Amino acid sequence: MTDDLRVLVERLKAVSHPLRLRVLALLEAGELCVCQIAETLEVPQSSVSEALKELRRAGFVVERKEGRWVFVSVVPKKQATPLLKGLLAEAGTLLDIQQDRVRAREVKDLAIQVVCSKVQKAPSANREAVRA
Amino acid sequence: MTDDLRVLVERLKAVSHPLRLRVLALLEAGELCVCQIAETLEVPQSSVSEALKELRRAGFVVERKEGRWVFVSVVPKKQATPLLKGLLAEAGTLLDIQQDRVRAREVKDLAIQVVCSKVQKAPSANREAVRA
DNA sequence: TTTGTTTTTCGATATTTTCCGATATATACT
DNA sequence: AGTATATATCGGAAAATATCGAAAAACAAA
Repeated sequence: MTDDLRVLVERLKAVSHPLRLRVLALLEAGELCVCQIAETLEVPQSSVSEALKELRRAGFVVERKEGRWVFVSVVPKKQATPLLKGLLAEAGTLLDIQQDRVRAREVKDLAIQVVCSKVQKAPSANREAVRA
Repeated sequence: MTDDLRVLVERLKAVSHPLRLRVLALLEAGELCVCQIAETLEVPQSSVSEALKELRRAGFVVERKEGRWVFVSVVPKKQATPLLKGLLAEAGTLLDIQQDRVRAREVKDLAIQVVCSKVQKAPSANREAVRA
């Protein structure tokens, strides 16, 4: 197997995962920092960090550092491959994804420091949302 | 997680695999029967069968029975989702895939019975090709 | 029904992936 | 320097997936 094929398979694996797919689709609506993603999707911060590592490796997202925060976004449209475009088109139709985006807007309306510090303390699954 | 998201993830998993991706891309060039695929890609016939099961489950390919043979092809273009289109566009640029297609043409030029019976006896990996 | 041929399923093992708490690293502020 | 905060990495057990020979099933022809 040549590298080309291996790379494409790795890229597909990167999005063959509920959390990673949700993160990628979420970012289509605009950049977010790690803790905003964790809060939006209600998953541990370490899981988001690992999901982002894969998405970065696969070339689907890029990051931008601002102070202690890392803001992540989908690669610019110019650089988007046919696969990424098709994938985002398809993911965007899903109810889950649309709901995630609604929730992201709510999280964005909160002060980022509040969101992040809450996420850091939160005991993972089934934890209460910031707004609650 | 709702069904929609789960289904899309399953579809992505189906193609996140070298053999399954090669099979799908190979079929874009036209339908083939199971043993022709096995011979073209030089893998055990049972592996091809299992790969096709996944691709069928994911809705990427359909089958047509003709006598004892099962011919498989990519779903009609009309039914192709954005994801499938993008994926095939991207896969088609890979050298491996193009080479597979060349080899498929050679296999198609042989009598199908010869190909199938050879495949059946062949002891899997590193076996000699029919043409040899 | 018996035989031969193609495809699917099974079995068993090996490998990979997932998951998340705990810990480490990095950066900012005093 | 020390403290606080955000993110990354680690550990390692559980779950999922891959692999392919062998056996079963589906089907045609005799």
